[in-house]
Amino acid sequence: MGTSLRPAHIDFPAPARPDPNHADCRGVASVLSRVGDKWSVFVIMMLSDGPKRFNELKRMINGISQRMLTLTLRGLERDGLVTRTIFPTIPPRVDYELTDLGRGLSQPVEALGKWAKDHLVQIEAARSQFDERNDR
Amino acid sequence: MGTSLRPAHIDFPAPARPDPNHADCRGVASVLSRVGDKWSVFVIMMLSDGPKRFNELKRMINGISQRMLTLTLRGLERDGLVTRTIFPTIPPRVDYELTDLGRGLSQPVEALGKWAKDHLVQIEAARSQFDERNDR
DNA sequence: CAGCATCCAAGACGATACTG
DNA sequence: CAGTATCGTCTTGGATGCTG
Repeated sequence: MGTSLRPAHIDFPAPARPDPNHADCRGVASVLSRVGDKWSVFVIMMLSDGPKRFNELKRMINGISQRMLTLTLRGLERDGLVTRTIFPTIPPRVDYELTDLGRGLSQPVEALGKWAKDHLVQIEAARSQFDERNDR
Repeated sequence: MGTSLRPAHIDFPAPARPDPNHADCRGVASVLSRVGDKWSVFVIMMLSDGPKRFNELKRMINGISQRMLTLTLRGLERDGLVTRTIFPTIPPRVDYELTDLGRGLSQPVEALGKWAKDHLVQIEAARSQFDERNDR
C-alpha cells in the first residue's frame, strides 16, 4: 500500500523531561488530527444521517478519489468510529455506519463546524488582508 | 521559503454541478484543517492563558522545530487568530497573543479536546484491536 | 461494485547555517 | 532573540490498471 494507516506526523518525540503540561497531549493530538482531515469530517457528516454504501459516499463527497475514500474509511474504522458491513451478494455491497463513538464525535465536530461557518467571513477577510500586505 | 502559507490540500476541486449539500463546505474545511494541525492546537492552547514570546512557546511545546513554530504562528496570524507584536529592543522581543477571534475558537477546540481526552482510551483500544486483526 | 497495487508528482517537515 | 534560506528526506494523494 502506498500510504500508511498510521500517519507519522502525529507521533511525538518524547520530551527529555516530561513537561506536566503536556503529559496527555500526545494522544489527544492524534485524535484531533483525524478531525482536521477534511475527508474524515465529510465522511462523518455524510454518515450522520444513516448508513451509506461506498460509491454512495463517493458520489456525495464531490472530488474525493477512490483511494482517499478507502483510506479515510479505514482510518475511521480503525479508530472505532465507523463500522464496515459486508453483504456477500453479487455484486458485492458494503455499508458504512457510524458507531456510537462516531456519533458522539460528530457533535463537537459539528459545533466546531458551526463556529467555522459563522466566522468564515472574518477569517477569509483576515487572510486576504494578510496576503495583500505581504504578497507584494 | 520552503513551504507555502496556503496549503494545497485544503483547496477543493469545484464540482461539475454544485451539490447544494456542499455549497459552503469548501471554506469550512480550510478552517477545520487549521484546527487539525497539531501545532496550531498546541499554540492556541499555550496562548489561551496570556501572551507569550517566541522562544517561550518553543520551550513549552516540546518537540516543535523553529521552522514549524514560525510557520504555525504565521498561519494563525494570517487567519486573524493571533497577533504579533514586535518590541524594537535589543535583543529583539516578539509577543504573540490570541485575538478575540482566536479566543472564540479556543472554546470549541477545547470542547473537542475534552472529547478526545475522554474517549482516548476507547479509541486507542479500537486501534490496537484493529491493528492486531490486520497486522498479521 | 468495492477495493488493492503501483507509479509518480507535489508538498510537508526537520536539520543546518546564516542574519539584524 | 527571533527569525530567514536552503537542502534533503519522507509523506501525501491523484491516476491508472487489475481483481473477486
